[in-house]
Amino acid sequence: MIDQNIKIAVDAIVFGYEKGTLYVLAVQQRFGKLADRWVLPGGFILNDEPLINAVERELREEAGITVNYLEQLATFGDNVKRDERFRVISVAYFALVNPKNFVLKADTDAKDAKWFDVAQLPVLGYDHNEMIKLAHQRLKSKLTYQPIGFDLLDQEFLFSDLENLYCSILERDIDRRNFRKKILSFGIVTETDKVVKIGSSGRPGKLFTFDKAKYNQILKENFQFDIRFA
Amino acid sequence: MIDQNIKIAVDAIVFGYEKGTLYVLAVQQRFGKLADRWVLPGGFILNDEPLINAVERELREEAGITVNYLEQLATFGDNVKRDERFRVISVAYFALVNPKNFVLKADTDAKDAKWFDVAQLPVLGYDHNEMIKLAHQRLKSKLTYQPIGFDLLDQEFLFSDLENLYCSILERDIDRRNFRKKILSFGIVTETDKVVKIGSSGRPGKLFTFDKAKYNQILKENFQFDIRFA
DNA sequence: TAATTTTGTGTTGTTTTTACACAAATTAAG
DNA sequence: CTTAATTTGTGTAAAAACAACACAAAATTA
Repeated sequence: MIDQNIKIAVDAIVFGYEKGTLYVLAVQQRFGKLADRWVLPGGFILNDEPLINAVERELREEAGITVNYLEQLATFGDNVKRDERFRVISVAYFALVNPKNFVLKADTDAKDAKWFDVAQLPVLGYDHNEMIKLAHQRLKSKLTYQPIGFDLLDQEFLFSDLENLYCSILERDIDRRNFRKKILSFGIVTETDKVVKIGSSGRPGKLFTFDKAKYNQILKENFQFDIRFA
Repeated sequence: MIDQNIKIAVDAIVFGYEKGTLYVLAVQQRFGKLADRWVLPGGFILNDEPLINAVERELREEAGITVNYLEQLATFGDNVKRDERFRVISVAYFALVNPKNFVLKADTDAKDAKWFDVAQLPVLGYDHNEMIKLAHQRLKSKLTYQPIGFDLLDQEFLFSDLENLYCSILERDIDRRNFRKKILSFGIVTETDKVVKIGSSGRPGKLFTFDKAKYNQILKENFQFDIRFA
């Protein structure tokens, strides 16, 4: 039998978006050498637990949330000292959630759970800043070729919400007219008949929804989502 | 201390290309229950060995090759029975090599090493066919937005070689004139003054090389490689 | 009532993409 | 040696996509 003494963990980089700011979820460690340090939600997997289940479990336990979108990001196992106690290889997952849908609730290993502005992150434990950096890149590039932005928004949203999400995450200006034209041309965003005025002044706008069924359908017909702007 | 009893392995999906055919490297297992079965090169990692080193070591040991391009693909750990002996989580790597550069040489755990036509793969051990499928998709999509095709070709190649590589891997026709125009417009492929006639008849062609330094340089200037054709 | 804010909409010039055909250099066959 | 076959090499025109740009409508606030 192989003499291997390595532990396996999962970690999740969960992004949330609200009013022009991109957040990432972190939890405050309750136990161990890094007690009180902020780290990504995650932990060791159980012997008979699929990786993906482990991530979902940790997110439920440590922060009380269920994400909208979840995919494997990368496995961190080149730095054999990334955990100073013993060797741990971590499979990092990338997730999206609408923060409004949950009240964070820390439990088990986590003393607290909090949203951090991605632009003003503290130093987290382990190599978790590195993980977030990679996830952030993934988010930016994926936003342009897969309609995952909707997983960060309310089910019904104003066109300006979508627009602002793209602007702030991609960190560039987008022409409102061209953006709207492009998105609508895909036929995966439908206009509801609801009209709302958000907070302050200005003309009320119509609410829109993302038609996921339609998206899945046209995917089969070789549709390619693609938002790229100068 | 955590009671975790899971082993970690790496596996490599190594693609090779020759004369219009895409190959994947497999090795014949020497030991164990799956003795004689063809599987992907790979194996358990050592306690203090970075993942990437493990892959390179296994490729050296089991097949005698060093690849041109290597990147992490995905980690397979949702199916807890993917290895029937005990739970093994495998980190799969995606690699490219020019088969002409090496004579395959099986050793250690491998009884034999061979190139298999990707279009006519036998059933391999474990979940390795699934891994290949995923890697194949990655190859196809990556070919369109990163100049990795060159890692499958000789250092000096005919334009038609590059063209045929794209045609055969992407499984579609490409207009020769438009393809050449597009590639040359990037300025990362340079014409040598060598002229060769390959094998049979026809007008001799000039040899070209991929200018990696130039590519890396213009990458910094926000260059985006992109080959997409109807 | 006027000023401010936000939504909603079309056109035009520029660039990129697509579609397409014939001459030049060589080998093979008659 | 002449003709046929094969492969390389090249340009243009029509169509589609993209980029740039401004003003009216509906509401709130002053």
